[in-house]
Amino acid sequence: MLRHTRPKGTQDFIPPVSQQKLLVENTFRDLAVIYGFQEIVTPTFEHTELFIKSSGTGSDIVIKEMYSFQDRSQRSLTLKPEGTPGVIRAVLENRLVLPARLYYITPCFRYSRPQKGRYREFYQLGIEALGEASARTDAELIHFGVRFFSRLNIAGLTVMVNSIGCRTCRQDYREKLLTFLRLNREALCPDCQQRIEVNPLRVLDCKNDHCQTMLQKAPVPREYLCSDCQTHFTIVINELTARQLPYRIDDHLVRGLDYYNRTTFEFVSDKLGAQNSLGGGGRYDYLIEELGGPPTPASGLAIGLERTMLAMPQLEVPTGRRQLVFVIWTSENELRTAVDLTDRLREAGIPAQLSFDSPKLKRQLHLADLADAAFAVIVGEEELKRGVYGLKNLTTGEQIELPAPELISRLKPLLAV
RNA sequence: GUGAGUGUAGCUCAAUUAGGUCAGAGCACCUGACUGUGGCUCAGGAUGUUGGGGGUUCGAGUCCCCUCACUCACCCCA
Repeated sequence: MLRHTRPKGTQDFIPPVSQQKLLVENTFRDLAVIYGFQEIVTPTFEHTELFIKSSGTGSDIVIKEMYSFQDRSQRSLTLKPEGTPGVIRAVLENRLVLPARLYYITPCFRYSRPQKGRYREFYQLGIEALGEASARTDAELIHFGVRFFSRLNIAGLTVMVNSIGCRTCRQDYREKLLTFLRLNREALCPDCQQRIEVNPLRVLDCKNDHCQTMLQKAPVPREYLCSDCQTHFTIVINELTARQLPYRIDDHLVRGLDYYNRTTFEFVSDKLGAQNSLGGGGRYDYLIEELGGPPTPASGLAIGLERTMLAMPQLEVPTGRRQLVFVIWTSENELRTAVDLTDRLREAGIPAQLSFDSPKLKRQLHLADLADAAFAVIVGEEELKRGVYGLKNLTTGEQIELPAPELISRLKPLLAV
C-alpha cells in the first residue's frame, strides 16, 4: 500500500509521456507565434468573482465545479476553471493596447468526476484575438485549430460551427425556444426539464436520443439571426470554404459558457470516447465590457491538451537511443578527468552524464545502457597515457579511439547538436 | 452528485466447475560467470500485510458487508 497517492483526477506525466506533452506544447507555441500571438501568463488562481462574472451564474462550472477556497485573510479565491477570464482581467488591469493577439498554456481546475479525457487538473492551450471584430478572424482561428491538429497527425477530426446570434436576436430566439420547450416539457428528460429554466439553449445539445428526436422540430438559433449576425455567419462560412476547410454546421452546437455570441465552433474527434471535444471556441464580444473594460470585440479558441494527446496516433515511443553521452571512468585516477570532460561536453551543448557511484566499468556501462545513452566515452588509464578517448557506439557496440582534442568536434555531428 | 465494472510483486497476468501446500510466472531490477567493456546466454537474489477494515468458516485472494482507489458512462466540457 502506497503511502502517498496523487489526488483524484490529477495525473503524473512521466517519461516518455512528458516528452509527448512537450511536443504538443511546442507545436502549439510555434503555431501561435506564426499567427502573430504572444504569450500571456496569468495567475493560477483569481478572485472568485471574476469567474462568476465571466462564466455566468447559470453555468455548471460556477455552480458545482469550481475549486474555491478562502485564503488566510478570508478572501474567496478560485483555481482557474478556464483560461479566458484571467487573460481579459490581465489585459484590462495592465491596460494593454488593443487589438492584441495573445496565447496561453495553463493548467485549469474543475471539480468533476474524472473519466476518459476529463481530469480535475487539465491543461488548456488557448489563443485570444482581442479587438478583432471581423468574421474572418473567427475563420482564421478555426484554421489555426485545424492546422494545429494536422501538424500532430490527428485524423478523424470534424469542425462544427454555428452561430448563436447577438444580444438582440438571441433574446428573440430564446423566447421562441422557451415557448417550444415549455410546450413539450413532458417529452424531455429530467435533466432537460431542469435546463429549461436555468439555461434553455443547452437543451439543444442534450445527448439523450429521445430529446434529440423531439428537438428536430425545435426552433434553432440560426433561423432567428438578425441581418448583421446573418452576414457575419455567412462570411465565416465563405471564408472557411475559401480556405478549403471542411466543416459541418451544427444547429445544436451551443457552448457551455455564457459569454459567447455569434460564432461558436468545436473540434470533435472520433477517437476519444464520451469526452469527444478536442477544443472549441467562438466569439465573445460582450465579455470585456462585462468585466469593466470598453466595449471590445473578441474571438478565441481553447484546446484540451490531454484530449489532444489521446487523439494522437499513438504515444511515439522514441525508437533509438537518447541524444546523450555517458562518460565512463575506470578508476579514481581518471575520475577528475572524466568530470572535467563531461563538463566540457556540456559547455559544447552535448548532453552528457556520468555516474559517480561506482568505479566499476561494467556497472557504468550498464548504467549508460539503462539511461539509453547513444554513446559512451571511456576515460581509461591506457587511453589517457596515449592522449585518446574510447568512443563506444552503444547501439552497434563498435568502439573507436579518438585523439582527445577531436572528441567534441567528432561527437557533434553524430548527435546532431 | 448518480450508475456500472475492476482492485494479486515496479509492470502484464496465473492461482482447478462450489473456499483447503496458493501466494506463483514472465518482463523489469540486483549479484555473479565476465579481475578494462552494456545489450545476449546461464546461475543465483530481492520484492507482496492478495487496496484497507470487519464478518461467515476448522480454514478466504476466492463468499458477505463497509470503505478507499482506479476505470468507464451519466452529468459537464477541454
